Order: sequence, then C-alpha cells, then structure tokens
Amino acid sequence: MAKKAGVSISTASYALNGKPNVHPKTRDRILQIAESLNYYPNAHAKNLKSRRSNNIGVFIYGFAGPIFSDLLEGINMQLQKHGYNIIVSSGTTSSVLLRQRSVDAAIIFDSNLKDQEIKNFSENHPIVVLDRYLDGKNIYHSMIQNKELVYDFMKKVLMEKKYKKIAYLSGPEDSFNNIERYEGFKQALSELNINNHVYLQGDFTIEAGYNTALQLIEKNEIPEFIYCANDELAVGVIKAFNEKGIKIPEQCALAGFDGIQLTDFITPKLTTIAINHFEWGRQIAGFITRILSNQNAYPLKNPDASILMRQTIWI
Amino acid sequence: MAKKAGVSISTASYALNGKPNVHPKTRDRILQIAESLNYYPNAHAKNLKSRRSNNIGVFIYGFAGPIFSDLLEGINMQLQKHGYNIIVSSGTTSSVLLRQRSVDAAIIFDSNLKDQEIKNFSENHPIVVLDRYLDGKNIYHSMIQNKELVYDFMKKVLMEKKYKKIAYLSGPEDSFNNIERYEGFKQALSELNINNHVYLQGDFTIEAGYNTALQLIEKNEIPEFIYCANDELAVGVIKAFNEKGIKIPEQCALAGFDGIQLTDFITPKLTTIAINHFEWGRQIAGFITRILSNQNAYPLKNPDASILMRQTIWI
DNA sequence: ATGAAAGCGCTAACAT
DNA sequence: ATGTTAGCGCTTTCAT
Repeated sequence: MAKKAGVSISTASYALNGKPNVHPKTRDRILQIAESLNYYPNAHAKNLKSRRSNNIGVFIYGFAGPIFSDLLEGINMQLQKHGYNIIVSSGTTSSVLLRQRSVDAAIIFDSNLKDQEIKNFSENHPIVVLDRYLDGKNIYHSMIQNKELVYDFMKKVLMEKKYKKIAYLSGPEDSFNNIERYEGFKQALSELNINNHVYLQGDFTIEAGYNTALQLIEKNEIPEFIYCANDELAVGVIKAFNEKGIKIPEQCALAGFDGIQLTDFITPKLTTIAINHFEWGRQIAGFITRILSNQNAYPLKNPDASILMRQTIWI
Repeated sequence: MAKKAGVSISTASYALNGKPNVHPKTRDRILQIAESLNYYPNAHAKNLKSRRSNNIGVFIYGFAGPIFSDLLEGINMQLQKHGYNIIVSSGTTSSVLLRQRSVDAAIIFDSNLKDQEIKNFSENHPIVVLDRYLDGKNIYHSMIQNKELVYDFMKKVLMEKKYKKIAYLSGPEDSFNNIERYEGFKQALSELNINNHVYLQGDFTIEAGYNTALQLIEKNEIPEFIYCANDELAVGVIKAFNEKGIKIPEQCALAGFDGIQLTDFITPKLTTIAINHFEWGRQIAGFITRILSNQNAYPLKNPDASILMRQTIWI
C-alpha cells in the first residue's frame, strides 16, 4: 500500500480523501506514491465503513427496446454530473442487488419486482418507482399519464373521425402501462356512446402486432381504427398491412404510444403519443441526487408527452 | 440481527450459507427468523471478506442504439443462469467501478476506457475486450471480423455490379470498428483496381447519414453505391433519399453493417452485414462464468455474421 | 454442532 | 499534522 511507501496509515486515508488536516507536502507525496503504485481504495471496504456506495441502481424489465435506451441515457448523463455511479440491472439480479443494499437508491421500472421488496429497501433508502402506485416513506413516483393521455387522444380522434369499428391492441395483460392505457381508451369510447369495440391481445412486441394483423386479415375482420398499446405493436401491424396490401389509413387507421424513433422511419409514419424518455431520465436522476444530498427536494414531475399526428390517421 | 433472535453468530452465517456443519433444526430456526426479520447479509461486508462480489461489469460507450440492447440481453440471460449479477455502466462511472474493483470480471465495449486502466484491472481479474487488440494475462478477445466481412462483401458486390462511383460513409474516425471496416472496404476496391472512391465523414448516427445524403443531393454528387459503416447511417441516407425522390437502388445503391431491426422495416429494406448480438452476448457471458469458476475454458469465439441481401442493392 | 475471535481494507474519533 | 485504534458486518479458522 501507499502506506508502506509513505509514512502512516490514516494520514494516507486523509490525504486520499482530501481532508484538510494534512500537510500539503505529505499530501502530495502520498498522492504521488499512490499514483505510482496504482493504488485505489477498495470499494467494498469503503462502502462497508461509510455505509454508502455512491451507486444508484436502475432496475428495468429488459434491456431490449428503445424506451430504455433513452431513459438510461438520460439517467446516466445526470448521475455522472453528480459523481454517482449508475448500475443497471434486469431480472433476478435486481432482487439480489436490492436486498443486499448494493445501491444507495433505486429507480424501478420492472413489475417483476415485488411491492414488498421495494418497501423493504425503502426503509432506509430513497426509491423512485415508474411503474406502479406504492405509498410509503422514501418512495417517490414519476409516472406516464397513460390514462389521461390516451383518453384525450381517443376523444380527439373520435370527434373528428366517426369510426365505428374500433379495436384496442393490448400489451401484456398485467402490465401497468397497458391497463391504464386501456382504461383511458374505454373511457373515451364510453363518453362518446360507442358501446362496443374489439379487444385484441398482444404483448408490446412487433411480432405480436404483426401476427395479430395477419389474423385480422385472414378472418377478414379489419377494423376501421386500431389503437395499439405501444408503438412496436403498431409497427408490426403496419408491416403486416403493407405486405398484404391493406391501405393505411384508408382501410384501417392506426396509432400507438411512446414515440419511438422507428415510427418516423416506417411508411406510413405512425401517429403516436410521444414521451421524451431521455428528459424523463434526467429528471428522475436529478431528483435522486437531490434527495441523497439532502437538498430540499422539489416535487418529482411526471414526464411530458406530445401527440405526433402523422400519416396513419390523417389522409 | 437473526443472531440475536437465534442463538449464535457464526452458526447463523453457516446456516445462511448452507454449510453442512449445522444441525437441521437450528438451521431451520435460523432461516425462519432471518426470513421473519427480513434479514439479508450486507453485500459490502460479504464482498470485503470474500474478496469477490459476484458482479460482472459490462462497460459500454452508451446505452443508445439497438446493438447494445441485444448484446446486453444476451449477456444478462447467460449471467443470470449462473447466479452472477450484471452491472452495466457507461461513461466516467466505468473507470471508477473498474479501479475500485467493484466487479469480479469485466466486458469492455467502450473505447473511452484506456488500455492502462484495463491492464490494471486485469492484473487480478479476467476481462473480455470487444473493441480493441490488447494483450496480457487475463485479457481475452471476441471481435467482430470487420475487415474480413466488409472485404468479402464489397468484393462480392463489385464483381456483380460494375459500380464506378463508390463512396464510404464512415463512423467516428477513431472508432475501432470504423477503421477496420474502412480497411476492408479499401482492400476490396484496390484488388479490383478501383483506384478512387469518395470518403464521407459520418459518426454512426441516423442524423449524420441523413445530413450527408442531403449534402450529396445538394451538390449533385450522388455516387452509384455508398457503403455505410453501420446501419444507422444507411437508414439516415435512405430517409433523405426517400424524401428527395432519389431512387434506391437505381440511382444509388446502399449497404450497411450490424443488421439492426430497423433495416427490415424501412423502405427499401437495407442490405447489410448482420451480427447476432444477442448470441454474441451469451457467448461472452458464458465464457466469463467458466473462467471465474475455473472450469477449463474453451477458447472464446468471434461473433457470427451473415449477409442480408435486400432491396437496397438488387433491383 | 456450536461459539470465540481474528481479520478483510477502510474511516473517523481520539490521542499525541 | 500525524499516529493509534475501534469498529463497519461478514467469513472462517480454531477451540470446545
């Protein structure tokens, strides 16, 4: 260790941590020795003693998909600014890291994590959840306003276009986002006295959208309008319709949710409710750093959304 | 602690770790108490003592882009199977985690990390690099065969199509992948006695492809064929050409590298050299788990590639 | 089968 | 300004 080469042991610690109580000369010497010895304090020991790791955990349900890429970029950018490490994890690993308190705070976007696991962690650490309602000390929320957004959007669409045969192409049935979006969808229809619609079971993937659309064609049951619970489903539908020569939006209009990049490159371009995931990530990370540094935390905002009206609806 | 409620302290440790030297009855009692107390051993202390964390670090240069999504999914799936935690990180954070030895092993795909940092870490830990050549104990490689793949592809194309005005649209100039791909490109041209080509500076993004293409149109200098250093560049070019009515491939043919999903959804579909990133990730992760468990490690393979001949070249 | 105790590498009182 | 020392919460000899 630098200790050997230097002189003491705690003094070394002081020097390395930039404490004031150490003579500049000794300080420099120690730093130099450390440098030359390629010494760097052991994180595990440091963490054990200081009871903090400087790591922020981001727990997501999968690495796939453009949503998380953007969200993570935003979170990462902001955390780096404040000297925190980002630790992204998915799957069973996440539970372990949470239980072990390997991170000082957590951002949760993974419905596989149980409420109880989150609560346990939140007893001593701040946590931001993005995919469920859960009350408790140290638990904060930032949520996409799924229901309101889809409701507003559907109402707007249905006031302008008098579609009668309308379908909802869903995500996984137990997905929080899907459930809320469906609520908004149904409420809009109900208020406009549209008393029936077709419910199509999907799962947020392009493949599901594609297969569902093929079945609709097969059975000759193509609706006038399909609201897809996310963009990827819609992209799958578009692909199928394009291949089979179904005209969009003349034969069937479409819209999605998220505003992923692909919607701008596919033909026709997809109308969608767009979330700025990058900015959302920054907001969340900024909030966490405030909490951890005990700054008076302003309330955490919900993400902004904007409607992108494009070719899959207006002719 | 469970210790209080239970009886001893080391016995608790034994029980929790499933050591054989503990009476089944005590064992069960301890486990039960621990459960009820929501006790879970502190990771930092455990790591400090055992000198390992069970964490594998994956250090990438950004979360954006479909390449990393797939790669991470593959790595994650494999690591989970073997009980390792995945820790993904990007940016300055990565250096810190490496220096601190917060992980037992590392996978590197980030040219911002310095050779020396990697070497230091590799003194005691295995490391797999995907983006550079670097020799040393504990350093392993798995690399896309950029040069060979582009070389083969270009030769094949140029033997069939007698393009004369050919361009290379590059990634960042210092990118390892870009440099190698350009090498392969040049070598193919050279062997076919094509003595000049246009070099276009890009940076692996859709925007760069889009802007570059707009400039080509502006200056009326559209080549017969553009080899794009990755798919995203090509997608940008296609977008620009589509908007300006340039016919692909009649006026200008295109090809890319990576095989991202988008290439299959854009019109026309992009010809590309496709890497199976998911499978690649699995391979790498599998290799690491072997090394860490001292199993006789088979050599680490390079990722497979396949050429997807699609609409941007053959009419 | 169980307990006592040393020690992993660090930080932070507390001396000096 | 510097050194001594007591833990942080675990694992693991070594006794019993």
